[in-house]
Amino acid sequence: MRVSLKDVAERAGVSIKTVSNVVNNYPHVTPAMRTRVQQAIDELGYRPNLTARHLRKGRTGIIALAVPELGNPYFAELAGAVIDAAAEHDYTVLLDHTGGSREQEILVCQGFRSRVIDGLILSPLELETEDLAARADDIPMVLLGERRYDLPYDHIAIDNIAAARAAVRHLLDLGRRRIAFLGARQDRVHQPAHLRHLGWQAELAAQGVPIDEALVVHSRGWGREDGAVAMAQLLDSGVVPDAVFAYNDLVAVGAMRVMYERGLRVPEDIAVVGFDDVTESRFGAVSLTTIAPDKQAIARLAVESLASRLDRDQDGAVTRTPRELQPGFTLVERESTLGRTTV
Amino acid sequence: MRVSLKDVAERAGVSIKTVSNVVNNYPHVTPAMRTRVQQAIDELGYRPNLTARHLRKGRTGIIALAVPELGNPYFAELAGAVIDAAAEHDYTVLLDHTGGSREQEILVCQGFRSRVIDGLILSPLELETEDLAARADDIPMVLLGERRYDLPYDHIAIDNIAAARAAVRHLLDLGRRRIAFLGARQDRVHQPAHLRHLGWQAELAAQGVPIDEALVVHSRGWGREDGAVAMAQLLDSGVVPDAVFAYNDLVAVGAMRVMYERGLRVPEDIAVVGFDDVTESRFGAVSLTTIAPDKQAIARLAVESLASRLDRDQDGAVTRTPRELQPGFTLVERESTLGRTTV
DNA sequence: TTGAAAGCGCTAACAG
DNA sequence: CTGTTAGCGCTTTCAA
Repeated sequence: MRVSLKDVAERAGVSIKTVSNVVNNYPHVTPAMRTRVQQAIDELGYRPNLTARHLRKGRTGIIALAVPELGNPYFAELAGAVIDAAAEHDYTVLLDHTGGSREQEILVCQGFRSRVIDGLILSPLELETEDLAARADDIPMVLLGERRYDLPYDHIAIDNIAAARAAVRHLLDLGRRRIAFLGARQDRVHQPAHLRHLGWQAELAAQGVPIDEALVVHSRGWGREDGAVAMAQLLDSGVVPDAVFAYNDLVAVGAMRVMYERGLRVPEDIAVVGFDDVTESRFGAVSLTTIAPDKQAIARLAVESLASRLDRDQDGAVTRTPRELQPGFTLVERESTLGRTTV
Repeated sequence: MRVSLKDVAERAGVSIKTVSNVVNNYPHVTPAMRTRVQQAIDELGYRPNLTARHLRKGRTGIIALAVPELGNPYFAELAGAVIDAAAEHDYTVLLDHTGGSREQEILVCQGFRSRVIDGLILSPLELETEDLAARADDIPMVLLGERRYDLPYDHIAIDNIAAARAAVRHLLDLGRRRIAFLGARQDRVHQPAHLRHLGWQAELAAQGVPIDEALVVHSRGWGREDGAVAMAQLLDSGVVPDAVFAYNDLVAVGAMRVMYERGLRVPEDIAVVGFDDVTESRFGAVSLTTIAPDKQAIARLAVESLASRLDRDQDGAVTRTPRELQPGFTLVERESTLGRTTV
């Protein structure tokens, strides 16, 4: 059997409480007692049973992070950042991926991990307001990513419309006028794809460039394959853009692959801007210009937001009003938009 | 306060045990009783406290997966597969990344998650046999990846030497003779880098091709940047290979990036083979030929191996002898080695 | 400063 | 088929 507090107590000839005090670095313990207990701990190889501690304290020190897809490097990189940020607050991260399916997302936010995690960081894709409103689970949650819900949860996302506008503006500054948008979605209005689409429209409108919806390609997903399909579809339809703003880097990568296959040069024939700044976008044959959300900041804000809520809830203080946190982003210019053609 | 079994029992006017029976789908409960209890559960919104259940049962249903780096898509993709495989066995995955540092790896295998996880899947990079031998933690562990230790743990890895030989053979079949190996390591003998280096040597020797160690480039890490640095170093040293076998896809991607920059054509001037078959390798300007380890099989074997050990340990059965599990791999031919120059 | 005892929520014997 | 009870290992009053 594993060694428990009681075993240590017997060995050291003290009470269970004293051992507990030593383990928890309770200040008022005589040095002599401390060393004596410590010795027993070492001899027996005692390790505290966190499960028991958690049961007693009502918290586990574990937070969950649910992202759509770990195979998407953006989320993988973000997950890494969250794990690190959580460690700073002495939290451990339990990772879930939802596959971006609404059912899975509902499951997660309904708290099927209930009573094992203290809090949840959810990056939803398909989840609807009503799903969230129906949430029965009462553990604190913060929302990540671009979907916006009118519900009392902290929400962390960069300004997608502004970011999309910056991307499009950059392309316009290059002298491009027929700027395609790859990876739109029509069904769900509040999705990030929609916001980026809006940004695309807004910037074109602001600069007086005619909006041609034939330049917009919708897609089911946002992986490399989807980008390739979207680009092929655009070209096959006879539309020839002089620039592409992709929903994200993966879509851009897929699209560029199709351009290579068809002998289109980047950026000479078509300039490309992505979104996410995943590491791989720096290492293509043509490195990718992209919108770089501050992932560290996103992770840090998410964890801090959750941690503060956990601490407050513990103290029984009033739950504070939900916040909209907006980390920054930058436009990283690389080869895929090199060389201005206008003054 | 949260609602517990007791609350439900009171509400339904039954004993705590009956409620527990219903919750756990214990078969011998009258339907009438079941519905009555179920109603109370629904009304009160009862959710079982897993922590308490775990404390009682001595297991948590959580396994940890520790990989070097989530930013490396190979590990991200693998992690996704492990999460899925674990779900099949009703296990939840707690993810750690060690940054590939020995200290972190020691920490993980020493069980700093102790008493919260039932088992551990560790993919070590720098960990030494002595570190593992000194392991005090007694929770079951399986080792992933190419490092080999003579210790009683299940170990899952593809045959790296055979895989490397297959890669080199493919290049030789193309008529290439000056095949560089990028990403070697000299310090730690049992590392995968070493095994792949050995495979490279073995295949060259087997085919009677002279081994030129000037074609071997060592590197500190195995990311895209390291690949770029290694390739630049090779070319700067005046050595001109007609093929490159990279430690992994990321190194290959970085190397190819340098080739593009220097006007070297792939595969005409230099053919390239990678290792891992990460998704991104399919979408470069030149898609990458690579060794594809069966990630699903790796994940499945890891989880099954752990699960079987957990079940046995629970039954108090004899711990079975450790096994060497060897999932398969395939050589995926793509554009980076297109066009045979020999018959 | 340390000890005794209660109890977190649950499951598993054992009775009934 | 259902109820009673003990106890998983820990923290936390409350005494001493």
